[in-house]
Amino acid sequence: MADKITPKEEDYSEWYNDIVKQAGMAEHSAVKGCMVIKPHGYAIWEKMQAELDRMFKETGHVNAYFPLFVPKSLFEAEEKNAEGFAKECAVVTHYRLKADEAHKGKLMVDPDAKLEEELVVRPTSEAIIWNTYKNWIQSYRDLPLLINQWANVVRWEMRTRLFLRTAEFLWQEGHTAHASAQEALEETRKMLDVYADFAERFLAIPVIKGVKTAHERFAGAEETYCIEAMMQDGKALQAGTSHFLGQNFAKAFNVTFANKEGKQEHVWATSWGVSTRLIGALIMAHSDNKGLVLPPKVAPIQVVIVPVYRDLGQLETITIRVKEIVGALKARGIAVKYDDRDNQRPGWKFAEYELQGVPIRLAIGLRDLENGTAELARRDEQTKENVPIEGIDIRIERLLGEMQEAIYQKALSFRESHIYHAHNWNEFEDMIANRPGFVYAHWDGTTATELEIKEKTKATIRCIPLDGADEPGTCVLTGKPSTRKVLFAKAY
RNA sequence: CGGGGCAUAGCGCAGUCCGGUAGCGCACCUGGUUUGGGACCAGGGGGUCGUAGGUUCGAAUCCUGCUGCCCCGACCA
Repeated sequence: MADKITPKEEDYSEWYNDIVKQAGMAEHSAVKGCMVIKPHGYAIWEKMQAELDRMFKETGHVNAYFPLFVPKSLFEAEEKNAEGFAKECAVVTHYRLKADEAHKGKLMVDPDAKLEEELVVRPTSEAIIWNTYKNWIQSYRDLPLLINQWANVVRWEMRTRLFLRTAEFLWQEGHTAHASAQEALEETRKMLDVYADFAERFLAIPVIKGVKTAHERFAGAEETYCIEAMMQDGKALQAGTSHFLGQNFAKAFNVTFANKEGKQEHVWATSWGVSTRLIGALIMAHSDNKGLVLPPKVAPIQVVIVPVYRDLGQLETITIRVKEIVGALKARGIAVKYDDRDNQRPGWKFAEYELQGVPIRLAIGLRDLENGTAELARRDEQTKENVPIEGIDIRIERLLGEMQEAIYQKALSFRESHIYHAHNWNEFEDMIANRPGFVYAHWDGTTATELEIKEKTKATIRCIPLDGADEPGTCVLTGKPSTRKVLFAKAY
């Protein structure tokens, strides 16, 4: 029982898989590359959704829903975007099955039910959305148009990993239209800030904001912004992207508006998204060898109370007191669960809730009732203390806040201690090969150099950090001049 | 798309080399003792061994085809 989870020092990848499975977050399905998100995993997603949705609405966005299918002719309208996704599109070609005469009880695709035009299962929704927006936008008075959708998308990946990369995944995609490039750029940056704020404040994952290189840019975008997070194995994980699409989609779908002077102009666009991949980020940023560690803000259950008793009479006595505590915690908006199941013993429950990452556990027995105390265990630091029941709701509320901050600080100091600066090629190669983490280095700005570095070291440019200061130097590979360091790492 | 692995009870596995009618741990059900870190004892239920065919008196086991999933690489959020 003690060995449910492979230690991360032994095999990081197995450790990750074990956490996902043992914490009951997701499992592989009968469909290749697709996962079943189980209740505990989905509850975490719902917490993320609720907070993001609130943040989107606070910044003026509204939700809508667009179709799963995109007619091929629409999909290919914006050429760069279409080309970028072409290799991983699922395509619907028929709309009917029929009995297979040759194999009793089996079905076959009805060759007479071939679609006149194939339907692409959306890998992203720009095409169908811009085709719709053109009917919604006539005048500058219709702008900005600020819409988000919560949806599933399909990208036919060769190699998949639960949450990190699956053929189908859940996400949100914001699609906005603006009257000027300036305004669209501001929106792009604003949503990047929303994501960074969400990642740091809510998920307790420190991120680096930056711009993608031309090579890593979203197909069809003029500029792609991103937030990059460091996982506990030192690898980078892109946690969110925000794109300035220029007028590319407006031109492809002929979306124009009359400006104040009555002249027709193409609108300026943005799109931005985060996905269930964030659940993978959450796991890899904070968890330990005992299971999931959840920052209190994302935890579906923040406090679990486990009664310790000898017989049902004692349980009843304890329950009366616990109900008061539950009431007091709920009154403070704390998500609390009282686990009075009689078919599992306390030790079993302790282990189970640690696996699931519940931030605080209270154990209460008769001994505690006599002393007016409870045993309080915090998941992140695995510490236990006896605390007075009197005022425990206040204590817990404060502790949840402290834990949120502590988890963030821990991730931050891990990241800071795994960031290096390479001054020459030997140093760079050595760091990438032998030190898990991020490496800042000068780059000459060309895709050729970027690809050569990737070829040689497997490291890619995660981003050109926004907060980096200009600092003239020479490219770590070619020695050509560079104005600023960029961020290299091996990535998920 | 290449290379490897796996498919036997809800889960994890043994049995396959050497054919004889299926077993272990966990979970589940019943009863009892237990309960402050994954309890114990006794009894019990559950499997057309991925699928189709072949060899054989007899196939989880040998042969052939098929399917699915996982892992490692190339490609990607």
